[in-house]
Amino acid sequence: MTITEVAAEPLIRIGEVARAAGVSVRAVRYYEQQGLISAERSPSGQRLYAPGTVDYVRFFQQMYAAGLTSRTIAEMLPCMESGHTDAAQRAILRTERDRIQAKVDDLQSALDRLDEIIEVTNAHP
Amino acid sequence: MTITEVAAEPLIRIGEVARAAGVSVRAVRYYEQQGLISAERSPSGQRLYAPGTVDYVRFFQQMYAAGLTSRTIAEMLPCMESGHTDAAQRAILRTERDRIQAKVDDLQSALDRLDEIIEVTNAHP
DNA sequence: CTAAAACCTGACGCTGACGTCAGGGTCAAC
DNA sequence: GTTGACCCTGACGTCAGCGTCAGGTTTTAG
Repeated sequence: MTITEVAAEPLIRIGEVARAAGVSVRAVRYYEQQGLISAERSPSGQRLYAPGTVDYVRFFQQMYAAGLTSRTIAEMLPCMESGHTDAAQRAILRTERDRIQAKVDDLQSALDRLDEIIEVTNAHP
Repeated sequence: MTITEVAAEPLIRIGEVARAAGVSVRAVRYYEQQGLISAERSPSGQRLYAPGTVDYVRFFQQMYAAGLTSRTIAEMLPCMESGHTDAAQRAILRTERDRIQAKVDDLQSALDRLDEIIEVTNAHP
């Protein structure tokens, strides 16, 4: 371990990113097209990613599953990458947080509704 | 109130169903096309719905919001309409219930993740 | 009686996150 | 030197829940 702890982890190719994050290669290219990630290029044109990209991709999947769009995720990214954040950026974070919270509530009431129905159908077999 | 309590509530047209349920007329037609609701027809061909249809449409909206497809909702319908239910039908209900529960959990963890990020960004303005 | 509002049947359009096919380079292994 | 795994760039396909336009009939209000 040198004083300047720049171990310079080796860049990885798109296939490894996809496997490690559990998505398709096509998806990773799509994320780049949407401006969510960026890659260096090898002399022959192949994409080379920092290993940390895998965590980003996992995060994207989580946000997609929560109903966010690529555009919205892109707007939140500056809050994660840089140390300082804009007030507008923090507002976006809170807005999305509230949206997800509302969705959780909706799902919970849908769940309760289904449970009611299940109870009734169990009573009248 | 007669002995046979068949008040025979008047049938309503598609526009009233849509307004009462808070959806578009197009949506109601779509639900019929998907086999979720059925309508009588006036001599001139206009759709006539029982007032209870409104509640069904609201229910559909809730299920759509929970991520169910028309096909899945259609499979659950016999559990609501008839007194007796099939074991397979009850299985569908439980399957969908579990799916929604899983989705709630996913959203909750996404929410926690966003809250983490919000905390960090608030610490480093 | 007439004009607006509401209804009808097609049928094409839209959005978003990819899947998938076409056609073609690159690179280590054997 | 060739085979096979991996990579590249377009570009069209998919699915679901509607939106929307076209062109025509019906009902309702005044």
